[in-house]
Amino acid sequence: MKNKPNKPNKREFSLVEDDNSNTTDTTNTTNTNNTTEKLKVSKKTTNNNIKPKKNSVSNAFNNLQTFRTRLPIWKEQKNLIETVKNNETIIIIGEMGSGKSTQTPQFLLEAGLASNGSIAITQPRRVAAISLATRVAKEFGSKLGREIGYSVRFDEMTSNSTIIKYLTDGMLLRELLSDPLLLNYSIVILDEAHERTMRTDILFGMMKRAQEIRKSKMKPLKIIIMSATLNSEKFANYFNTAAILKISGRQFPVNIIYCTEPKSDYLDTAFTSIFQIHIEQPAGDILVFLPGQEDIEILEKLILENASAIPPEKPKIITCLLFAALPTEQQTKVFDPAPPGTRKVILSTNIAETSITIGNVKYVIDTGKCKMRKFNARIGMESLSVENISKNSADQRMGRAGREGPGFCYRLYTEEEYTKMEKETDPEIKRCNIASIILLLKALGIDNVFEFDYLDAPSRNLIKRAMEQLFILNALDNQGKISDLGKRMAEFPLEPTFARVLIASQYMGCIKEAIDIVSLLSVDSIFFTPQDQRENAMDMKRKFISPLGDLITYLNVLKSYEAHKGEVDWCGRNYINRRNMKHVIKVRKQLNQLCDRMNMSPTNTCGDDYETILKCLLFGFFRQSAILQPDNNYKVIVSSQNVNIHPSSTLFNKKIEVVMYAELVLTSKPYIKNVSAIQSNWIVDFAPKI
DNA sequence: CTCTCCCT
Repeated sequence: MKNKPNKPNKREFSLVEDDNSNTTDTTNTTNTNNTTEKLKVSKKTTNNNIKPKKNSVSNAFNNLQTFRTRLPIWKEQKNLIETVKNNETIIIIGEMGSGKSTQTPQFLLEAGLASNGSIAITQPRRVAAISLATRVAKEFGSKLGREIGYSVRFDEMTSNSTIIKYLTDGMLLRELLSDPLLLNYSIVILDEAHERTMRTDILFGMMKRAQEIRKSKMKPLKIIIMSATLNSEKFANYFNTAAILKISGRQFPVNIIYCTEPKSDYLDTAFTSIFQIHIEQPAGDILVFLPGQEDIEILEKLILENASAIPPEKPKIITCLLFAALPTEQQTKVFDPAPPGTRKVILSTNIAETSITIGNVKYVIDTGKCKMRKFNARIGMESLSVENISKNSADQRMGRAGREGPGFCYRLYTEEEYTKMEKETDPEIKRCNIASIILLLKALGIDNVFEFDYLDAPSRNLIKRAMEQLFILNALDNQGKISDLGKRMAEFPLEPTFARVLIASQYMGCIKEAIDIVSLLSVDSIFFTPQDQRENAMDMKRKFISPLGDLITYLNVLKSYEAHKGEVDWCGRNYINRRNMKHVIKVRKQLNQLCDRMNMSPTNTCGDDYETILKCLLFGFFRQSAILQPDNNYKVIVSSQNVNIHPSSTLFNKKIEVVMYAELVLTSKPYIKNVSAIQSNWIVDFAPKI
């Protein structure tokens, strides 16, 4: 649904309030951070009441224009326009602060290059799309949603007059379903291409294809690939003829300090580095990159236990934790400036590498580690393990110290170890389960998914495994062609298994419950339990628990959440992650609308007939069932793989005979999550497919 | 006895 451009602030009413207070909303994207500083200055002048308001508004506008002319990309304006006029595909390499994401579409628009369709510019993250559009609308001097708009899931600000549209890569992918050649656009810009999300990787191929087809139809499509760092040769070769443009950035120098010898314990090394910097180096906050929540919590404990060792004349240390599962209120604490006489130490996951930008960071400590999801196509199991980061990632982390002034980056590895790192992180498409991507390609008419023109092709095994999964779900026929069912599945913004469950729910008569559960499974967790409050959290959780397991428990939570209108206090008391519950509600609303359009009544319900609901879920998860062994472990029925019920599950240690699970990930052990109690004879109906 | 991150 499109918001009317003349009322850009009016949002659709929903049960929960708008999450504009989200951490990420207060942050800035890579390319707009410097500009926001300037914005604040000009805002101060507009608050001056002596001047008439109109003048101060235009002053602010003039300041914006002056600022634009000082961006590094401004000098390249003519060159850029000429290059785009003379080439079909252009690669722009612009460092942080170059202004490429905000200025490029404006330059092209002003040069009249968008006369045959608008300009789309994609971002890997929602907040980036929204904040860039907001910024550019201001620079353009028009209301957001009119000439300059954005489109992200659950939120669209566009109108018939929109000529520059910022969107998430996922949104542009969905647009392909109804407009495979993207005829709405004359120029498509794929920004942050170096991140190589599964979605941009598919867009590369689809764009290249659209460009070729449109050339013959005399409706040319310009493609612009933008990125901070990029293997530009590889991209240029892929797009046959591509012009390459390099633009300098606005980054302060960062001094890199390597370890002189390899360290075995990065937590211990991080700990000593923090204290060393704190004692010896001048003011400035410290940002530490760690692989995950557990390490973050251990390190915080270590710091607090040793805080008394700091000489009394030195500032005190305050710690801030930062990871995605942390409730919003705690995440936003990283933006509070450290009180006088203190130094802030931020202990963060990868989230601070790209998604959240924190001011006043002068020192970065890089453990060189991150957690990465990988998919083993041979055994069909995902894993999440601590890995060494790539050079690209290390440099990105380093850059976080040089945003506001010269900084320091302490790498907790040797220079030799750095040179041995992979140049860039493997693209997602080579290491994740690509079933949903393959289904999308099939739905887009790409029948031979092995021969699709990938920038980096996934292994044959990975594609085969995805097709097998889709075949088993009846999304593909035995020729590998997409079925009518598969086409319907592709319409849903869901993993194929979840889409299969939704479609089955019409037949089972529990559409409402299926939508609820699929929505609830669309977030990492609806609970949040701080380390030190586990017992209390368990007590509060007990009243929701169903003996049938996690999914029915989640349904109970959802009912209770709605009965309490999603109140902050109620969520806090019950250890419910409110941000994630709000997301659940939004997903549910979207699925309700989608089902309505597909003649599946979202009010169709089976009430409390949980057996029907769980049987319906088996349509997606029938291969994901496991049976209790004499040693109290479980064995996956179809693969004989040994698995364990994750300790966060309500069925942990409950010794249920047969269970169905929504997720299997190898971490410290192979863990199954989101587990339900089922009867073995329910699975028999699916036997031919097993 | 436990959960990198993002997207439709």
